[in-house]
Amino acid sequence: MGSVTHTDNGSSPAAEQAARGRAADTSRGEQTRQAIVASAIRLFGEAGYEKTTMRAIAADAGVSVGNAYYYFPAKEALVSEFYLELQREHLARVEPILAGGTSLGDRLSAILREGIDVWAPHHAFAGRFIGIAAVPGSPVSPFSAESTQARELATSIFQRLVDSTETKMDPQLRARLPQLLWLAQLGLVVYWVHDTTPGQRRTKAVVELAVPYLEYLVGASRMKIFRPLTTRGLTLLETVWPHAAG
Amino acid sequence: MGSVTHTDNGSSPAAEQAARGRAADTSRGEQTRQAIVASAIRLFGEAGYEKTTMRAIAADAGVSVGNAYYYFPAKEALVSEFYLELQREHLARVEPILAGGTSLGDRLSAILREGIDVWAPHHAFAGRFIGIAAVPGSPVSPFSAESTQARELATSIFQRLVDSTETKMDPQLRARLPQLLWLAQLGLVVYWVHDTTPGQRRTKAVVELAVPYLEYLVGASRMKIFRPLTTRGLTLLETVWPHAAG
DNA sequence: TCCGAAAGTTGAACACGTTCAAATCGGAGA
DNA sequence: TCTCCGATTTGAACGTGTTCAACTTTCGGA
Repeated sequence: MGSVTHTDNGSSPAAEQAARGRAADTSRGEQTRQAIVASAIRLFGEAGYEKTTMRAIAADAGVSVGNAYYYFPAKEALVSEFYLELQREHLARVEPILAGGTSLGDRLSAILREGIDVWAPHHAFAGRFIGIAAVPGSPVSPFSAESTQARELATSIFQRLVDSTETKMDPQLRARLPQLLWLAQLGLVVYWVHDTTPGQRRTKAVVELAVPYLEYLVGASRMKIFRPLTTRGLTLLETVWPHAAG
Repeated sequence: MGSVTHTDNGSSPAAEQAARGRAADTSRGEQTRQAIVASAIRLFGEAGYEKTTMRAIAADAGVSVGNAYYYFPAKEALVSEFYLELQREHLARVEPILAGGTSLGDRLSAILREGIDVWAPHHAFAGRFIGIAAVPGSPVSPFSAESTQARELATSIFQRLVDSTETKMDPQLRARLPQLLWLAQLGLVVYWVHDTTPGQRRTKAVVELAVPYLEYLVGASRMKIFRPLTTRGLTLLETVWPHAAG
């Protein structure tokens, strides 16, 4: 769903090594690291963020508390591992959707729906997560420098979506649409997190309504009458989020 | 600026008494309570949220730690006192603006600008505050039941603004505009909190650009060509935030 | 084979938010 | 004045995230 940190926060001593190809690394340290991550993810999922103590994570992974802090600078850092796990899952599900040839709206709906489904089992946890991600300067903040990579990865999904659509639209809007969709998704995540209807039904209803509306607006951007609306909107966006900036 | 909790969180033993007319209450308990609040506000402002410990607050107020917890269920509860202080200040500044007879846009700009000014000295603190307010279920969350009152207070400002404007607009939009403005303000707060430009210049620039744009959109809502845009937008809003619900 | 440095690991210790049983206070009624 | 009883206050104690000095393991090179 969302799109938060991806890069390693360079404070950990194991960070540099870890940065280049962690998957291939089978050294002792990497094994320990992964054991900790696995325990953290499982326990977060089972008991939530607060109730899962660092001592419990360490014990479950079969290491000492101090050892966990050798690999992760803080409990919050383990949260971004949890987030990464889900983002990978979302990415995998999104791939075939992008390949499919349906309309912009249908594919956007599908992408958003998959995001909701991936996160659904962790709705309660996500509530805490958003609290951590919302604070500026936090490495998991979607606006932080640390998550530039993740942000670009997320917008690149929308980029591919937009590039592969034949829907006619204002060319300037087209250039910015991926970022706009990313922003919209961010808003949706916030909404979803606060949605207490069973199964987050209301969020799904919002998607089903909002996406066609968006499609309509995008299509309308070509019309002369809507030109000032589009142009001024894009000018505003340029101030809010200059194109050059990541 | 924002619009978060206002009501007492009923868990404190002193809550019921406090609820009815705290201003007039000069009992010992109320004096203690106010001493704690005053210390908390001052220390939060001076050193930020994390660095201000409950022990420091209690010591500064001349009471024991346990005593602070007799009046406030958690450190976070003191944050909402800080928020309330600033909201009162904002409200006071907004009053003359509402009374003034300038255009919708000018007054909206002024309201938002005053909010930014009131909060400006506490930009760093607000970053933490938003992290607390963003987590669902938190009493300071702008969407929580506890902050219904504060939410209505905030929307009532925009209600008065809208009611007293002669700008022609779609009547259905008019009915919903206060809530839309409240949502927009919420977004602005999030943006402001993450704005690291000196003096949060960029946020101010966004306001100066966004408000006329909004005014333009509101005016356009009367035109026939924009009817579907307006109608569908309002339908979407009705799903996102049903009118009946606070 | 041995050495030394780097990587990895440990658990006690610290500071913090929070809880709670017990002590104290203050005023209404006898 | 004395006696309760609820309101208020206390500080020690608990559980938590985090730090750190010391220890152990690993491994490349002499």
